[in-house]
Amino acid sequence: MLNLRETIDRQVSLALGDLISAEEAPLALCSLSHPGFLDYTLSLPMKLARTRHKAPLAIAQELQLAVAHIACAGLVEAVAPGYINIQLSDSFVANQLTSVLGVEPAVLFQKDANGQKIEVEFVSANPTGPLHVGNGRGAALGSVLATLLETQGYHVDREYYVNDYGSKMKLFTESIAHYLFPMLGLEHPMPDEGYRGAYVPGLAQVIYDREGSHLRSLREEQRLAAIEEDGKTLVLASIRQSLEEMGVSFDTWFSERYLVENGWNDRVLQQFRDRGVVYDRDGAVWLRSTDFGDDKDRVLVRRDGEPTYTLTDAAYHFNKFQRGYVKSIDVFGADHIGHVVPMRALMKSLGLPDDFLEVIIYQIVHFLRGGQRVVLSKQTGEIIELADLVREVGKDQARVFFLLSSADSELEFDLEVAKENSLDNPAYYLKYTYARLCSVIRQASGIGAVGPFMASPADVSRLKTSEDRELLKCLLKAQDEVDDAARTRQPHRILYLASELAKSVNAFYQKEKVIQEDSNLARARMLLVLVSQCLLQAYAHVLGVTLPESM
RNA sequence: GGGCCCAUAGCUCAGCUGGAUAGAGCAACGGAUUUCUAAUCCGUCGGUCGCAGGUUCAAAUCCUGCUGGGCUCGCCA
Repeated sequence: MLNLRETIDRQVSLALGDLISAEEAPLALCSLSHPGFLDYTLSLPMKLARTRHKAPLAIAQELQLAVAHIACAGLVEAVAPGYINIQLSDSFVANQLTSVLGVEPAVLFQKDANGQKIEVEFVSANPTGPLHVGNGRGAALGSVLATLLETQGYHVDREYYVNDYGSKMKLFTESIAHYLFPMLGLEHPMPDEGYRGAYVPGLAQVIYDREGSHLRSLREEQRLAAIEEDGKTLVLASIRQSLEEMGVSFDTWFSERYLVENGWNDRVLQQFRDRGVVYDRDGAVWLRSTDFGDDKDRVLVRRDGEPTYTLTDAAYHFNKFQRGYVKSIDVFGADHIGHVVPMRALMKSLGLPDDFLEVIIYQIVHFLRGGQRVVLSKQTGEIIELADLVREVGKDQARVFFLLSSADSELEFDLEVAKENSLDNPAYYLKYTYARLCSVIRQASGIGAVGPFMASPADVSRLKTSEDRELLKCLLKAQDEVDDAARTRQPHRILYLASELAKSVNAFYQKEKVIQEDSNLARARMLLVLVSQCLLQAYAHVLGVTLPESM
């Protein structure tokens, strides 16, 4: 399906043959030409001008003769200052469009499976409380990226790393105990750094109601262990539910405790020792990570004998590698930026391939209400939980708004706009556009202008107006753009593509009549409508949003 | 102070593998409706692409320095 650039590049490279050298060949790549034309262009002549000591235009004219014969091309011409413009042939365009019809949205952009497994780890918030709105951006980016990578033929697993071991977990347990113990006639002090959120007494109550009498009979240590287990289970259930309400699900919930209890830390520590990259100091075990690009050495085992997060993180990624993934793509919030350099050093010191770990850091989200930034604090009572946000604005709106800017940029999330049923709302605009397309198709079906009518080939040369051509261009470039978005790991681009297509569809719809007397023109435009519908659905599949057939 | 991210229209942001005239949404103003969804569309206004160098036939895009903003620098996770 729609693999324009690949097809054109292949044909061009064959056509050029001996005219260019092996070193020059990689420069012969086409790109979409500038707005206003439905052409692809080669800037190759300008790149060759220096080494060939010739004017770019002269080279263009020379090569143009060879390129002119490629199958997908109609008119090919050399233009100043040195481009070769390739106008696609009508039959090629028609074939490309037709190839999309009837293909399931979930596989429309799908390339052949390459058998490689990629793991995308995202959200991974500590199981010590409900998800915060900030986690929503990671959820959206991670889940869309995962689907996007599937289009490239990877087998993708979505994974949530559950940090259910270590001091944070202990603090969490003791915070619950502080509220729960009095119900048992006991006491437990709130730790200094304890969790003070309103949900903590709530958890204590639920756990007490469920097994208060059992807890009473236990010894202190077992009692705390039971509370930890219950607290973790309850919180994870709420996290899972919040994510599901946002349309995000995981293949694996990977427990940190599992790593510790099943010897993965010991295994990795032994590897470090074997490689001679650790040393003892002040009663702790250190990794000489500065040898691998880190700015300071890291403690692996604390003086008290407990493993650090660093050691377990090394074990975790080693475990991922052992599970056969060619890549671990980790999506983190900007507050984890400091982990990236140490993590890279960890990968190196374990001898894992340099490209095994990819990290996507997303910048912070500012929420807007009434044109004012919402100050997220537990005191003001403003929404802070992801679940509340999703319930307020809706699943699709939340997903779309979290994708409104590149992960590298900060994001403004306007709650009022997200809730609006207006076309200022990008989520709503997509839905409206899709419903409109469906309506046209319904109308056309009603008068027999879809099924058998579309069996005759469409004459795309009849698509001449700027609206026809603008829409056509949006359709033809879709796969190439999706491939770029996947390669550069930029899920937000899919939203921009979908929005751009929607805009073209509406401009086209407004200006050009689809259903009309001239059956050849009707057929050509109907093809645009049908393909637009397929592509919008395919984008929606990647974005994880639903589109209604009528509104 | 070190590391990473950002700086593009009044506001919020896109901008691919350097490539032809830098785009969208919102805001402002002006238009279009015997219509397949007007819940729409079109037009106008608006830009020294933070600053200064460099590389290149060609730089918003690559490199260096600077300025401003964000995140971050624990034997926490």
